[in-house]
Amino acid sequence: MELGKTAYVILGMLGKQPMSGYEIKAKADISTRFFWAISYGQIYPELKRLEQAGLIAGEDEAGSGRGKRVYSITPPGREALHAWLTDPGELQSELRHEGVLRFFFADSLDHDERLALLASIRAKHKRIQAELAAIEPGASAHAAETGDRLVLLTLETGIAYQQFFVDLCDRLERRLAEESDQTTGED
Amino acid sequence: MELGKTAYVILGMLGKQPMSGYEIKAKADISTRFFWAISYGQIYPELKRLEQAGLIAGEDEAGSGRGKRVYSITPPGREALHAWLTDPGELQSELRHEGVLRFFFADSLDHDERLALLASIRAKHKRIQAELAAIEPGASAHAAETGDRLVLLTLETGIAYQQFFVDLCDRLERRLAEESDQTTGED
DNA sequence: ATCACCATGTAAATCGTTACATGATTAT
DNA sequence: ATAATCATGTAACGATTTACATGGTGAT
Repeated sequence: MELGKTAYVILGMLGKQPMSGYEIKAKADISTRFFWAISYGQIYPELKRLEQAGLIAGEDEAGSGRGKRVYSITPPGREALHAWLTDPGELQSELRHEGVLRFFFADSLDHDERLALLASIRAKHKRIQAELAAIEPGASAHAAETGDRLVLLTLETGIAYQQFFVDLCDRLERRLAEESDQTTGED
Repeated sequence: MELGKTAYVILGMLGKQPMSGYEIKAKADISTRFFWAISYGQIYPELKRLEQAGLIAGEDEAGSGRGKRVYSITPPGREALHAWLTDPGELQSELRHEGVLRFFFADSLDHDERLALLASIRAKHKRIQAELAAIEPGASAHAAETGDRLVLLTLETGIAYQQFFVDLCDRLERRLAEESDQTTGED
């Protein structure tokens, strides 16, 4: 039985603690979202499939609200999770970045338009970085409580990743300025 | 008429010079692929759609091989390309990175397994970086010929991007080593 | 001859997002 | 009361990949 990466996001989340589908989404939105996003449209059907496969077990929580269903990882689920985490095969990775794509095709733009594009890219990554920074205190506290430091390290990775693009825009802007110096007076 | 990003990759490529679908794929594979991949399954149907919309014009090249069809961008196509390049709306960007995802869930792994994961991530990005470095001489020559420097800058961006992950793995490895020092002798 | 590469194209499958429907609980 | 949040779920749509089918041309 082949599992998609999204199944492992769910399995990984349940490996940390039992949760409902709604809680998985909430946790993912402040952590894995920045390097592997998931949506409700995937979560609920996948939870059913994983339960049928015996990798997780769901239990209806009585009383509180509308029938909330909390899932826990089973021993076979933990095995599957471990197998994935240590799988020596090729790691999937994919970037779809409209900003860099536009820059690649920006030859036909004038100087100001190019600068505006870089400013727009930088603004976007700064905004996401601020979002991540806002999460950090909570993640820090969580790390101290549970001893799970990787969550915090991963968050710092996310912040550094955004910073890469901010720095990139600065660098590219400087490069464009140099080129424009060289051609000043020519056209 | 709404165009997907993939349509703009094609339009952007044809904005640089007239090409066949096959050539678009070949060019994309050594340039945009690393931040926006496209496949034949998208290219050929999209070329037809763009031609019907009047944004590109195809011409059958007689003689050479099986009916090769070379497309050129039209003035309305150039307008659409410019409109996209300067669109002030939100820039799409998305990362799906299995390596970082696994690291986030690596709490259940032992020390050696975690190191192996980091080594695997580093190896992957070094490999892609080497691929990109191999392309650089050609891109340099192209920049000198056509005066289009952005293609080269974008390639350098790709190389720096891979380096980010290499550095990241180094940093994370050091962090793990520090933690393991602290706990030595405890368990 | 046979392999690599040029070249076009489609069908099926997979993956993922978005929008919608529904309804309870809790805080203001 | 009413807004926000908790909570589950599905249908439709869109995007993308993969595998397949086809056949020419040029080099070894």
